[in-house]
Amino acid sequence: MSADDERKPLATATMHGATHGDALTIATWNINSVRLRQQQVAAFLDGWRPDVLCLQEIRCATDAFPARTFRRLGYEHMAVWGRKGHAGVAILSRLPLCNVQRHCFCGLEDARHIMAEVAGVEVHSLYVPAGGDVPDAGRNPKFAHKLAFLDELRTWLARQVQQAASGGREVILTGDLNVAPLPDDVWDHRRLLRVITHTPMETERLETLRAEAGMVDVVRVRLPVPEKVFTWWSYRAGDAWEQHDRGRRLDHVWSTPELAARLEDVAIARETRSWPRPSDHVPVLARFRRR
DNA sequence: ATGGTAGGTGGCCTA
Repeated sequence: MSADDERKPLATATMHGATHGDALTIATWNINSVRLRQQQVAAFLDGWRPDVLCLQEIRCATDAFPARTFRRLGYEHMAVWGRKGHAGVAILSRLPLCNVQRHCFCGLEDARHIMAEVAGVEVHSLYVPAGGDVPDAGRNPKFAHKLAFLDELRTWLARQVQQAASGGREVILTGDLNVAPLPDDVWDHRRLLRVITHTPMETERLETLRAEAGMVDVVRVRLPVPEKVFTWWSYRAGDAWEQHDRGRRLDHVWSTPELAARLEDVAIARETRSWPRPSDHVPVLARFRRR
């Protein structure tokens, strides 16, 4: 699927508003500084017109979030949790948001999670710690923290989905999960088995916690294995990132099964990686039929 | 076995 092919079905349906009332389009993007790239966010919103955009790594304090830029484009509803310099998450929406909440994983107020209700659906924007370079929890505290974060996510998410169900709500979890769980989520499975993001310690944890929560990896419903699907390409490859296509699928959209049954389309907005001074991640979109 | 690039910060950290 080329970027153009991917773009049309989603963009036309949400751009022209004809099916807008019948569909809910959710996007997620690790923007790697929202202030530096606010015009890229604006261009993306203008082109794809998702109803909701979940951001990660906004890298600014909540007060410094460039809300006006997005409000002008019709994204009037925002939930933001930022901090100076690192991490930070947000949800932008054309539809009203309510019941905004945050969760502090591992007892840290490090702005890695925010959630809100949109059109009766509970939407989460999550940023899992990257985990450093050495895949040994005994020697690398950042990797130990990542594993502890995933372990807490396992029990927390299962409970969260249960509570949503008892309240009659569907759940969409999006974000930079910093794990590429399947062999076809990386450019070379064997070479990446000892590279953080694709070690069995991480991939088994992520698949287990998703299954235990009863959630569906909706990107893989529409782009099933063995197709390679990537959402991130390292800056360190320089200009060769596209030539070799050495990417990983670190950014995800999951939903509860009833919502997954109403999935209409999925897209990876890969063209943004070719824009000047891009984020190293690209947006992932999913469109659902509304009841 | 290693270093490559990027962003925010404040005299290096995280990714």
